Amino acid sequence: MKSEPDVYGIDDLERDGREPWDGVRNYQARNMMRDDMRIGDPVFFYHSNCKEPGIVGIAKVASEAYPDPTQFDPESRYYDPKSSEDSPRWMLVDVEFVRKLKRTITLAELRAHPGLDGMILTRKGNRLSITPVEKPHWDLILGLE
DNA sequence: GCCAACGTTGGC
DNA sequence: GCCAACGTTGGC
Repeated sequence: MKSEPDVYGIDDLERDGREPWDGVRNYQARNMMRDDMRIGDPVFFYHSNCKEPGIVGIAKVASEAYPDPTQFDPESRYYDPKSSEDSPRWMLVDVEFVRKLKRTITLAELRAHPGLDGMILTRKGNRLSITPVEKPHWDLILGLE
């Protein structure tokens, strides 16, 4: 799961312990939270749009999917006037801090590793903020720490 | 700051 | 349903 460190980084999650993953406004990413995530699933926390993009920590899914409250709040930058409480358009899950990695495993490093070919995250032009990680890739990446 | 790679919107 | 125009993401 990607987040911009200037907006909400791994240090913020460590401080808060747990956080609703709000603001996702992409259908594919929403569908993954709604349909594919289960409580307890492990998550890589990825810093995007920063000096050194890469994986910085581990979190876990801490709730079932439920409607993102920011879509109903006109004051929120994530407000969606086309959504309604009756049929909410955007869902989220809560995410819980597990630990920081000892070091950042950079995107450049992930890209350069031959064993990680096929990862959606490292595909050129990938903009999805939530992507699945295959178990072998997960283990390989943790081995790089 | 640039720009590639999308996703969304809306006219037709 | 097509597609041009536009907006956004995010690496570099």
